Amino acid sequence: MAQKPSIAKGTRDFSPSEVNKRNYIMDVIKKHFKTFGFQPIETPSFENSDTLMGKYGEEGDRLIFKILNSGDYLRKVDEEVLTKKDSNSLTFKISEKALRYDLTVPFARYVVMHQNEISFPFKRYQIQPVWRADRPQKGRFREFFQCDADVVGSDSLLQEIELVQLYDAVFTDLKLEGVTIKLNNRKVLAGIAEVIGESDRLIDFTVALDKLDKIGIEGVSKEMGEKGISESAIEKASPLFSLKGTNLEQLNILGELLRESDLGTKGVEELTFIIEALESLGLQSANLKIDVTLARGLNYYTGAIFEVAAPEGVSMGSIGGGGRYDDLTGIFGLKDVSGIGISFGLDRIYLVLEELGLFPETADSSLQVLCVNFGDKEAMVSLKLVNQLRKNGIRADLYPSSAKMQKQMKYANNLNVPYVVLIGEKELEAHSFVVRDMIKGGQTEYSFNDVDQFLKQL
RNA sequence: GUGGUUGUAGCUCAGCUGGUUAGAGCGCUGGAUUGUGGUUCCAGAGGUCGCCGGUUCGAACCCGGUCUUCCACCCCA
Repeated sequence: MAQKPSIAKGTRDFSPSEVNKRNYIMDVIKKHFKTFGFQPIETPSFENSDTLMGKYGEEGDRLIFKILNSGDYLRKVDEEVLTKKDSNSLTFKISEKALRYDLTVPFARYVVMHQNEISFPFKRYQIQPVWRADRPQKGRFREFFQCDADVVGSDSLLQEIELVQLYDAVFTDLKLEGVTIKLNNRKVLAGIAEVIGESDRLIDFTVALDKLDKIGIEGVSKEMGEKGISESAIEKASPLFSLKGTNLEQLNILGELLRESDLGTKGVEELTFIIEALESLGLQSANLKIDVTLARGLNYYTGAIFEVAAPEGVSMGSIGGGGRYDDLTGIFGLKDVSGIGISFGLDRIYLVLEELGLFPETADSSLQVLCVNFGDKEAMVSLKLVNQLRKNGIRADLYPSSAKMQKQMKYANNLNVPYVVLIGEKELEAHSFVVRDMIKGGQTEYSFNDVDQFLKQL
C-alpha cells in the first residue's frame, strides 16, 4: 500500500525558485568573503562525537543529533548500563558519531589537524548545512545553512573591524539596509560581574541580562535574584539596564563603572578602539550599536561578541552572529591561537529578503532566453541560435515541441524568462529572429547576422 | 526537554448545536483565439477532510494517541 511520503520535522524541500534565490544570497556572501581574502574549506557532515560533545554547554549536547553505531550496537553494552536506563551514559556506548552542530568547532578541529600546512593568520570561509535537534519555529530549523568567515592566528583588533565591514558589505550588497550590528565584549561582561562581586555567576548573570529588551528591568532583576545573585549586586549593575547616548558616551559610562576591574577596562578599551576606527572608516548601510546586554552565543567567546538584527519592523531572530574566542583550539591541544569569526544565517536572511520583497527579478529566473518552437524546420534554426547563445554563456533553451504558441508563452512566463525568441515561417525566409521582451512587452527583430547586437542587450 | 496551537483541492481559506452528494477564490487543463504570456469570458479536472483508533444509527466536526505547523519557555542562525 502506498503511504503518503513526508519529510522530517524542521527540514524542507527547496523548489527551483527557492534554490535560485538561496544561491543569489550565497553568491553575494561568497563574493565578499573572497574579496576580504578568505579561503574556502569544507568539513564532513558528521564528526566523532567527542569532537562535538561538551563544546556547546549542556543545552548544546542535548541538541546534537547523534548517529547510531552500525551493526548490533547493543551487544557490546554492559548489562549494567542497559538496566540503569541512563540515557547519558548509554549514548556514548551506542553512538560514536554526530552531525555537525555549527561550523566553528569543526573548523577548530581542522586547524589543529592541519596546523603544519596552514599559513597563519588563516582566513577561511565555509558554507555548509548544520543540524540541531531543536524544536522548530519560524526561522528556526533542524537543518539550516551557516555561512562562516573566521580568522585564526591573529589577535589584532583590526580583525574585529574588518568583520564588521564584511557584514556591512554583504548586507549592503543584498540591499538589506538598516540592519543593526550589535557589539559587545565578553571582557566587559566579566568585568561587570567582577565589580558587582558575582564573578562565579557570570553565565547566569549574562543570560539574564540578555533578556532585557524582552522581559524588562524588573524581569531581569527577578531572574537574577532567582539565580542567586545578591540584591546589592543587582543594584550595582542597574545603571547598565538603562544605558543611553551614543556609543562612545555609553562606553564612557561603562569605563567609569569598570574602573576597578582590569579585565573590564580592557574590554572597554577594545570596544572604544573598534568603534572609533569604524566611525572614522564609515559603514555603508548598517548601524553599529554597543549593546552591553548582548550575551548570546557560545560559552567560548572571550572578547568581541557580534549579533546582527534585521531592520526594524521585521520579526526575526538574529540573522548573524559571531565573536572572538582566544583559545578555541586549546581544547584540541593547540594553545595560544586566537580566533574570531562571524556567521551569516542564510535561511533567516532568505525569509527577511522575502518578507521585504528584496530579491531582484533576475534572482528567480534560471532561463534568460526561450525559443518558441514552430515546427521541425524552425526548431533546427532556433537550435543554431540557442547553441550560439549558450556558447556565449547565456542560459538559453528551445521549447521541445511545437505546442500552441499560447502554451509556450505561458511556459516562458511561469519560468520568469525575460526574453522569448520567435523564429517562424516569416523569420525563416527573412533570415531573422524576433525577440520579445517579456517584462516591457515590446518586440525587436534582428537579422541572423546581428546576433552580437542581441547579445549586447543581455 | 516543558506548556499551548495548527492541519479540509496544487496554494489561501469557508464548512452552523455531529445529519444525506464537503465549498469558494487563485492556480491547473481545454475552448473563445491555427503567430503572442501576464487582463477578459466559457467549460472541465482535482479531496482516503494529516494519520491510527474510539464514541455514535451517523464524524471534517466529539474523545484518545501519533505526526506536522506555528507560538511561549529553554536555547539559538
